[in-house]
Amino acid sequence: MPKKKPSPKRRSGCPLNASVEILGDRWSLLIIRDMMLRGFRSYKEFLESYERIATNILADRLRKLVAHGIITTEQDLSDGRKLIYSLTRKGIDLAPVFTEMVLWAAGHEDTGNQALVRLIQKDKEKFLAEVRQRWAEKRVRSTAN
Amino acid sequence: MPKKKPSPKRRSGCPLNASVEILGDRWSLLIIRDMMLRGFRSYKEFLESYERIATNILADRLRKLVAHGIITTEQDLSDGRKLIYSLTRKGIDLAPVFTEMVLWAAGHEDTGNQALVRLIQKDKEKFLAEVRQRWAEKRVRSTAN
DNA sequence: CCATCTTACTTGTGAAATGCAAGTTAAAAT
DNA sequence: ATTTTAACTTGCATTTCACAAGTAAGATGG
Repeated sequence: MPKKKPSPKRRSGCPLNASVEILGDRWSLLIIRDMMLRGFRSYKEFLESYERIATNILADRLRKLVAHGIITTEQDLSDGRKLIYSLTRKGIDLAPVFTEMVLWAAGHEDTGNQALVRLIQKDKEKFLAEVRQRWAEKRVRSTAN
Repeated sequence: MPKKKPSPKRRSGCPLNASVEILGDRWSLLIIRDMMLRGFRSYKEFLESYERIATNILADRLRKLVAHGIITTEQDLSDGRKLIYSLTRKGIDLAPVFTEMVLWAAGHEDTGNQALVRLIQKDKEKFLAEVRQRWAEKRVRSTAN
């Protein structure tokens, strides 16, 4: 069973409010997207991602995501400078949230990445299964690359 | 067909980024929740909602939600002071995003409102159909209450 | 019909979060 | 031994936020 924190002082007990307090900012979900969909695992990769997050903000968000149990860090065994960031189960479980946010924006805003959108539209469940599968593989070879 | 704006200057064309730029803050989704699930339609109701949004922030968020085509306003015919806020199709289409955010938080955080959570868990599609149905009814009697 | 109340805001101000540039430290590469 | 690289931190100006108070137009009660 998944561990549930004894929630700190939240504005309310509503589960939507909990999600918003944890993920409701302009960067957290993009970092998770980079991990889940693009396979990014290092600070440098996140920094160089297309939306150009500031380095202090990135450090802060990674710290918070770790604190919330959404990602974890481990040392890279072959390079003492590197840290490898991984999604936890809790992080991977955000995949359905992403999927719906992507579909919503694709349906109502003028966006790019139609390849991803069509992939999701074609078979949502299959897409989710693939994301989970891909990540399960990664966890095994955690120090690879 | 849904109208798509020729997107202003976004940080990137990624649909997830679009969603995050529009909805990624601590209040917007809660306002939409209050409309979608609690049937709130006036400034005063939003102000008095449990999480206690500040009045200037509420005014700002309502303005932005209107600008993004997620909600609309109309005058209350029976009370000249009142404005009635309504969800547009674009706003109602956020229901699946909500649903997944609620399920995620309910599964990984210590949250309340288990009645809502169980309702969603029992049959997600039925829940979504009901939300859409309920709103369709409301649009008809827009000045009621 | 006039004072009071209500609704939907705006304004002011201090505190916190954000963005940008530059600096730091330990480890790796040359 | 010197230069690079990775993962940050620090400082500072700007923006956003929260809280309190104020306002204007419409409704309500006597």
